Amino acid sequence: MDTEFSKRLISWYLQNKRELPWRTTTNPYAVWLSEIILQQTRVAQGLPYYQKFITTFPSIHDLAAAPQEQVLKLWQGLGYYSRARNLHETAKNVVVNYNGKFPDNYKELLNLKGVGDYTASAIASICYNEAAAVVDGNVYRVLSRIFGIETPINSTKGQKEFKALAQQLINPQKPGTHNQAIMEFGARYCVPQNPDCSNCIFNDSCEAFGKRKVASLPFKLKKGAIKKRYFNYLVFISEDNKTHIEQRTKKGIWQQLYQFPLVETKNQATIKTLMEDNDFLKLTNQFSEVDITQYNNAPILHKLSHQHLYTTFWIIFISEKLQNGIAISTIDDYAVPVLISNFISEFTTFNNLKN
DNA sequence: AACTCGGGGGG
DNA sequence: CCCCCAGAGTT
Repeated sequence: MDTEFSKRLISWYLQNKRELPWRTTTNPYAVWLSEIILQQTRVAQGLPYYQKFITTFPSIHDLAAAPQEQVLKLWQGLGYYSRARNLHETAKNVVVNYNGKFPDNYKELLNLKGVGDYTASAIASICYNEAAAVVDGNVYRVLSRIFGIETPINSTKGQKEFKALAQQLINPQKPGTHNQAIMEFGARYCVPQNPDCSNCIFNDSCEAFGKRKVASLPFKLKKGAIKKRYFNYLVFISEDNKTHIEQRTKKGIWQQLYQFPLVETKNQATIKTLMEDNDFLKLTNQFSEVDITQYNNAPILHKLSHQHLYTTFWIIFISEKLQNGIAISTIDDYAVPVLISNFISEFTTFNNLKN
């Protein structure tokens, strides 16, 4: 253990830390909730979600008793929806199989779905004072720079190497504070671009600063190409002002969320190519006549980290009643992707103006 | 080991 | 346009 490193870090932390709601408690439920929300998510983006969840579900029993629909609806907009599904599953699991109490150590915490090395270490250290080092994106950056490590952080070798180093540096007296300190230091001071190295508390010993490698660390392997997909959403409107929605049940993005009936095409569809599409015909052949208009002329580009969705909404008026249709006004009760949510708010605004 | 899974914010 | 964010699960 390097006590000097930890002492410097914690000293900085105590003077510079943000006041955040999950920092005023060691309740494992609250800490776990915050850690799941903050995975791959900035504090500013996750904070309102934490407030919503802790208010709606003050205890793990409340969360476990909720329907999945409610959990997903509260999670709407935050992304990586498997986190919400696993959050809910783990809540039920802890209530039923752990008598409502979280495991109190790193090893057993790892058995919970949605809890990996980082989250298990965070909970164990913050709630139970176990000397388990967290390694998140901030820790990779701070350690790669200070120690001049060029091993790719997104490689198995890199993960092991940084975990071992972080574990070596942790303060066994205050593991929770140490872990939060190094993350806060990365988030607030040793930032990805243009960190203020000349005033840094570690600039007397930082390898990257000494060797002018700050901008190139941490090193990361490049990822694969982004795929393009072409989505056509069919927005049915019946004579009794209802529409169709479907739930995404297959594997892939947005599992368990709702959307309008989707026709995915190989290329950007036109009204002509769409009306010849087999999937389109299956979805519409039950109607005697369809009055279809293209809502957006240029496709709406929705960017995910690994795919670009070129999306067209098609408004389809039906001169009859829809079986299993839902009132358009109730569509906001369902958890939907941001892409759908944006469309709905724009579309309903447009219709209100018209009326 | 490589791939998949969202959405937003900053330079 | 790019990168990154209090990562984890699946293949």
